[in-house]
Amino acid sequence: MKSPKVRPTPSLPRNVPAAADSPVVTLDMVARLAGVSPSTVSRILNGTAGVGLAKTEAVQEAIRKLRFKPNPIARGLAGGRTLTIGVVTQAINSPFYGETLRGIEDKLEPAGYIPIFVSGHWQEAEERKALDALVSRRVDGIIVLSGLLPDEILKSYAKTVPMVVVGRTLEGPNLFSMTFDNREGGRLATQHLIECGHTRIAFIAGDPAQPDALDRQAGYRDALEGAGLAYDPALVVPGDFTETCGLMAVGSLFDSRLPFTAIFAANDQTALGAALGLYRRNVRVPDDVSMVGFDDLAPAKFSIPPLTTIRQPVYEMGSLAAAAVLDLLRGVTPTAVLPVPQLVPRESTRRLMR
Amino acid sequence: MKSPKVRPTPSLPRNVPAAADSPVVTLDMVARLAGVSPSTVSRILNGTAGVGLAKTEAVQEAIRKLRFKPNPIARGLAGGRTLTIGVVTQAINSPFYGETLRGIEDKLEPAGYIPIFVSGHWQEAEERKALDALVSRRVDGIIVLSGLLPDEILKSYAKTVPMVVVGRTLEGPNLFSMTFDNREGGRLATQHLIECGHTRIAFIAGDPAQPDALDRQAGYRDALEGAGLAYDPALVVPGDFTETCGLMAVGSLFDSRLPFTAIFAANDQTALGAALGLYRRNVRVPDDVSMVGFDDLAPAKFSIPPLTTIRQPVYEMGSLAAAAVLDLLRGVTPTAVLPVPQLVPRESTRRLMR
DNA sequence: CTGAAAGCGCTTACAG
DNA sequence: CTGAAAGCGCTTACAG
Repeated sequence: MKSPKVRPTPSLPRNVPAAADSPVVTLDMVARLAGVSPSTVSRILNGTAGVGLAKTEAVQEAIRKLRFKPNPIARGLAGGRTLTIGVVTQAINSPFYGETLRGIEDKLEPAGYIPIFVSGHWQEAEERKALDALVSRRVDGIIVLSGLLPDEILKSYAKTVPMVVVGRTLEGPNLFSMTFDNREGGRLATQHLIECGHTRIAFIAGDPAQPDALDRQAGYRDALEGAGLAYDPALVVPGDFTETCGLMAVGSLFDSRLPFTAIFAANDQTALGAALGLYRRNVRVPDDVSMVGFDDLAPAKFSIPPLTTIRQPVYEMGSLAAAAVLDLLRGVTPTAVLPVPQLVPRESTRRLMR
Repeated sequence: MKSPKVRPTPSLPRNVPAAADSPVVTLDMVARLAGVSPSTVSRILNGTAGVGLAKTEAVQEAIRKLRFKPNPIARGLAGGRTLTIGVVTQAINSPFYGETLRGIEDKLEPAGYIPIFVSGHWQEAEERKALDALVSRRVDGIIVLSGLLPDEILKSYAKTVPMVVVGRTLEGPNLFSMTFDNREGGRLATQHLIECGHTRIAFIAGDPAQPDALDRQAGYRDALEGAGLAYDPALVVPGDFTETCGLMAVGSLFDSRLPFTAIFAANDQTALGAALGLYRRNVRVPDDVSMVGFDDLAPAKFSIPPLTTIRQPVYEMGSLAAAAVLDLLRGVTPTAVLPVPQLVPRESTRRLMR
């Protein structure tokens, strides 16, 4: 590994007084106006220690008058808490993570915490940088959404800061993890197709670097074998979770001339790409081919036809993860568990006619 | 307005030592190891002042050995910079903002800045809270993506911190704004339909609370009038930028029994909803009805059929805005200007057959 | 070129 | 219940 180059921070002129208007109100000013010591103001702010009614009111009054907003930065430095939670996501622009981030945000806000999102872009080195950036900013806790970092590395970060990991199973002090049962989801999806009478079911795989993808494929296989159907490797085509791969996959499926009447795509995006591929070839969904996706993101509901899929609780993943870090910070052991996979039947699948 | 209740911060036990392992390395430790004063370390870190070669090397060495990561928090407190840029977005889970946030992230990262995203959820009060949260965290600059806050309020925040606003035109010191020409975009979309021979063009409007929506509608009207076609209010149906409104709009269009051969939807999401509505009624796109959207988000490219739309440079909005704050911080006047609207012809529109 | 010192805005033992 | 003091980890005039 390259040893990190220590470079001077980009130096901007220090004293272009950004805008010295609106003088910043400090706790000292509040103390002076209220006629008490800074310590007292701090205590009232934090609900620490007993409160003298009269002083409390004077302080509240002063705070209001001055529109004082405590500086979380300084608070963090002094008190050891920054009221900030770091979130390592893979791509902030992913439709998948969007909902999760929202869930995190919604849960953290009422608790007075603010999330800081950093992206790993599915690259180990970047994830590491992201984690370092968070640690150096002294976030109070970290949420890691999937990612490529080895378990051991994650564990070692957990020694420095409480951490919850979504998407893998990890044990450790100051560490909590939760996973979604992708394998069961894959099984459900395939099972549904089988129940519709399909026996030639193609699978368009996800990015093999992500365990989720492998799990879904394992579920596909489980269902097949559970129904006494052969797992035919020729019917599984590689992919990477994008629409484009779905589109291409359909091409290679047709080129192979293997018969199939249904497709299970590793995620919705892949399914939508595949649907376009079928449309281009005048193959109708669900009349000619049934299709099921995975995730149940917004577009699935409004695709043509609306896509049958497996619902993944993306929003809950966020809010539960956030609740879990909050637990960790409070010193209690989190118990959150993700909802089980569920099939959302819509119009892209139908009973096989013969 | 309700005067803000000053409530004690949620109090967590202060001394559950999060995890005191991995002792945090401080600048002092580096100084000691390198045998120089903290000031010197600081100077080397910041590229401030001249460098003694020998000491510089000793310090670099120590930094590496200790894996020292300067604490941006403390840096911020002491130096007046936090290397943090606040971003007020309306909904972090919106597919629209996702790309923009990515653009911001990508531009800020190499400059050593980190973005903090806060959501306003299209509510003035929340936007205000968001802005306050950022100010109290002493972000070095703020990027505001649209929103409902009055210009005056924005200007007054700009007195405290450099600000760039995307989506409206605002002048002021420490303030820069950039807009996308939604009106021209609306005109282009409609023009395209007109050139295809359509004369009965319905418009599904966006959320009237957002200026963008109104501008697009104005563009629609411009094109109509420019071509000598009457603007028929009966052909414009209200909406709110969601798929659902597109779906409903098609319903009311058909109920009205007014003839039309094309639809211009205020955004892609609306268009996709409308497309589903048509599909449900066995109306084919583009054979029976042509459709154009607005935004050119990912799903547009893979919808069935692929959607003709107006490309909005969402990623660039982010990166240009970020570049602009960086300029402001550097004391230079930003000059960024957004790309002009462009039509992306795909398969949802075609020449009117008669 | 480089130290010693003061200070950024808060919190928290430590004494009353 | 409440002050005075020290300190969080850095930066920046101020002197050499």
